[in-house]
Amino acid sequence: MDTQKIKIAVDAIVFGYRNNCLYVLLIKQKYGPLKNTWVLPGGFVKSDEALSDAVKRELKEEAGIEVNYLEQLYTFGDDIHRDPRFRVVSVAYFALADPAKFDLRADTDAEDAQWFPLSDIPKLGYDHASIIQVAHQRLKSKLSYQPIGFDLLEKEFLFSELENLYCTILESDIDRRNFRKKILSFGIVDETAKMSAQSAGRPGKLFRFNKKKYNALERNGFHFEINLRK
Amino acid sequence: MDTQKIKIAVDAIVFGYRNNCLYVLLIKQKYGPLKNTWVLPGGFVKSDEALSDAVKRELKEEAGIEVNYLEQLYTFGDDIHRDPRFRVVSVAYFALADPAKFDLRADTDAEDAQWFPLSDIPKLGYDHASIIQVAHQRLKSKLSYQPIGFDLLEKEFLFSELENLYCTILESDIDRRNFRKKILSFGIVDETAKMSAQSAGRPGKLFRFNKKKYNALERNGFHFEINLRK
DNA sequence: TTGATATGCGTATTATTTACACAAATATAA
DNA sequence: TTATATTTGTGTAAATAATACGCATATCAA
Repeated sequence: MDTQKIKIAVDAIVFGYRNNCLYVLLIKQKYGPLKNTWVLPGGFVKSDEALSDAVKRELKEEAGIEVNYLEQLYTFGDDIHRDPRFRVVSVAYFALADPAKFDLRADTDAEDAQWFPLSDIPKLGYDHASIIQVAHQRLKSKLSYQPIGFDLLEKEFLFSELENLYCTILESDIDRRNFRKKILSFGIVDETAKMSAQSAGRPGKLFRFNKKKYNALERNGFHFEINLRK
Repeated sequence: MDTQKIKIAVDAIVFGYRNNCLYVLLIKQKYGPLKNTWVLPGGFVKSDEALSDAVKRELKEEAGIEVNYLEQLYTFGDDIHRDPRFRVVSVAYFALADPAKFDLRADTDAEDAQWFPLSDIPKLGYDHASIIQVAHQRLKSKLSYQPIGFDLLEKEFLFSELENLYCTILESDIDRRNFRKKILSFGIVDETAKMSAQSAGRPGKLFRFNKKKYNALERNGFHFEINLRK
C-alpha cells in the first residue's frame, strides 16, 4: 500500500450557548476552491501531530478560541468525494465553548469567524451541514447522560439558566421544581454566596459545577441522568 | 499540505459469544515487522474505498467472516508512533458476530485466524490491546441501552441464554424473573412455536428478536434500557 | 417413583418520578 | 407609597417503575 492517496483532516463542531440560543462556530474560507464559503473550522493534520492537537491548533489559528470540552465525534470517510479536490478523510471533533469568553478573531487561514445560531446556518461547503447534524444529535444525547451542560454556561450560573439550557436544546418542557430537586440531589453543584445581578423578580443564588465531586461519584458508580419526556 | 505522510488503516474488534464466554477475533500476521504476532483484523484503506467497505473487505480476506453488527468505534491517531514503521491513523470498528455461523479461514493476508476468550488474549502487536479495552467498554455500555445482545446470539434463543449473556458481559447478577418481565414488556421479542432441544430441566420456548417492531417503537420515542446494579 | 434442574408466572414492597401550590424577594409602574 | 408583575425557593401527595421474593410445572436421570 505505498500508493494510498488519502489525506487526513480534522474538523471541529464547536457549540456555544447564550441567551437561550444554541450557536455553532463557523469560519469563512480564505483560500481554495471554496473561497468565501462558510465551513467548519478545521484543516489537514501535520505528519507529526496528534489528531487532537491538530484540532486545537486549527481552532486557535482560525478563530482564536480555546474550548471547554473536546471529544472525538466521528470519522467521515465513506463518501469518497466529500472533498471535490481529492480524497479526504475527516476526523470530526465535538466541542463546547463559552461564546462570551473569547473575542473571535479570524487569523491566518480564515477570512472571518462567527457564531451562527444553529437554527440559522448559512449554506456550507463540503458535507459540513450533515456533520453538524451528527454533532447536534450527539449534543442532545450527551446532555441527558453526562454533565456537559455546565460547559456551555459561565462558571457561576442560576438554576434558571441551567434549566433553560436543557429546555432549549432538548426542545422539551421541564418542571422547574423537579429539575432543581433532581440536580441538587446529585450533589454535584455547589451553592455560592453570591446572588444574581439585579433584574426582574427575586434574585437567585449562583451555583457552580463541582467537577471533583462529580468525578469522585462517578468512580463509585454514580450515573448522571436527566430524562426529559417529550 | 502536499507533504502529509500519514497512512489510514481500519481495524475491527469483532466480539463473539458462546457458552457463557465472550470472544474476540484475532489474526496472526503473515508479513511485515510483526510477522507471527496476533493482532486485530484490519489493514490499509484503498484510495477509492469507503472506510466501512475496507473493514468488511479485510474481515472477508483475513478471516472469511461476515458480521451481524458493525459501527465505527474510535479513530486512533494521537500516538504518532503506534505503528513502528510510519505514522498510521487507524479507524477502529466495533462488530458483533455469531462464532457458530462461520468457519474461520485465514485467507490471503493472514497466517491464522482464531477466536480468543476476552479473558485470555495473547500479547498483541501495536496498540491493539488498548483498542480492545475501548471496544469492551463500548460493548458493556451499549448492551444496556441498545438491543445488541441479540446480535451475539443465534436467531432463536432461550431466555436463559439472553439472561446469561447479560450476566456474563456486564459481570452482574440478575433476577431471572424481573429480567424476563422487563424484556417481554418492551414487546420486541416474539415467542416462536418451538421449544429448546432436550437437556436438563423443563424445556423452554425459543424467542426471536423482532427488529421491525423495535425500529417502529424507537421512532415513537421508545428507549431500550436494561440497568443492572452491581 | 424420586430428586435434580430449569422454565414460567404472580404479588407485595420499596424506590423513583411526576404533578402540582404557594410563599418570598425584588423591580417597576401607578 | 402602594400595587403589580416577575422570578426564586420549598414541600407533599399520587402515580409509576423497580425490586424482592415463592411456588407450580415440565423434563431427565437415577
